[in-house]
Amino acid sequence: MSPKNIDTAAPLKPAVFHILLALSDNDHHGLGIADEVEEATTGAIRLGPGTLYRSLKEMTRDGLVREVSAPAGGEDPRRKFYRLTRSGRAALRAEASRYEQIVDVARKRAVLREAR
Amino acid sequence: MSPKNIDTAAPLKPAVFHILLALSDNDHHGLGIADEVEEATTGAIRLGPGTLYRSLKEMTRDGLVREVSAPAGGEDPRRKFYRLTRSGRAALRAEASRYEQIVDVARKRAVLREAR
DNA sequence: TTGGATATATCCATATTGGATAAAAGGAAG
DNA sequence: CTTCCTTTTATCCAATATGGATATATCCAA
Repeated sequence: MSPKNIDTAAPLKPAVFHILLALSDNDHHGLGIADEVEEATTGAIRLGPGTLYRSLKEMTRDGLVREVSAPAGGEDPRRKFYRLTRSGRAALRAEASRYEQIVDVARKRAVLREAR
Repeated sequence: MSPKNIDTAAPLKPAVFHILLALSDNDHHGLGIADEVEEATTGAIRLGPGTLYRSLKEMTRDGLVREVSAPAGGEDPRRKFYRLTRSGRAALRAEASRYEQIVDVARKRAVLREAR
């Protein structure tokens, strides 16, 4: 492995990771993100409002996401939409790679079947 | 997916998951588990002694692992070796599947390259 | 036998999350 | 247009989970 992969080395809090993943294909607003997370994990992961809005505030401060104007269409004006930043996408990719590595270990040890 | 996968539905604490994975190929003692986790995640995950021994106690109580006699060879007699139970392996497989599902989502969204 | 290293274990501080609650505003029904 | 219920954001506090300092005992090597 290359000697310098220190870029986005910091592990992410699980909640932050799931929020980034939820935003990876489309912009979403707060509660929409929570729904997206629940759907992507078939109900395994559910974000409470405390975790959700606290995370979004921190992630905005840290430059992982930014607020964007609502997409066209009669959106509820209370909704605040978020989008990944370049930095957020990089952090997501790095953390997803760590997940991938763990899954690889599980496969090597016959914890999971090889072909899904 | 089959309609009844309610068996080992409870999500695992990250520490518990990593300990189960560390024990999936061989028995290990406490500190050996911590080393194994660090190695399997290339340093990303490190268990402090508090988390380690607390988790092992709880996991034993919950029947996910059991203490076994040390393997042959002049082992340090202070070491306490642990082994997955059937239930522990089932819980590990279930959680690993959830990880796998998350990685699949990341791949579908081009967060990760398709071929590793 | 003496000293440093290893191993288990516990305790407390910190980190992270979940849920109750609040407040404001939208939307539907009458 | 007024009323009521829902949605959405937001904050606060309790519960959960983790990390690190510390303690104790024992092993191993010199």
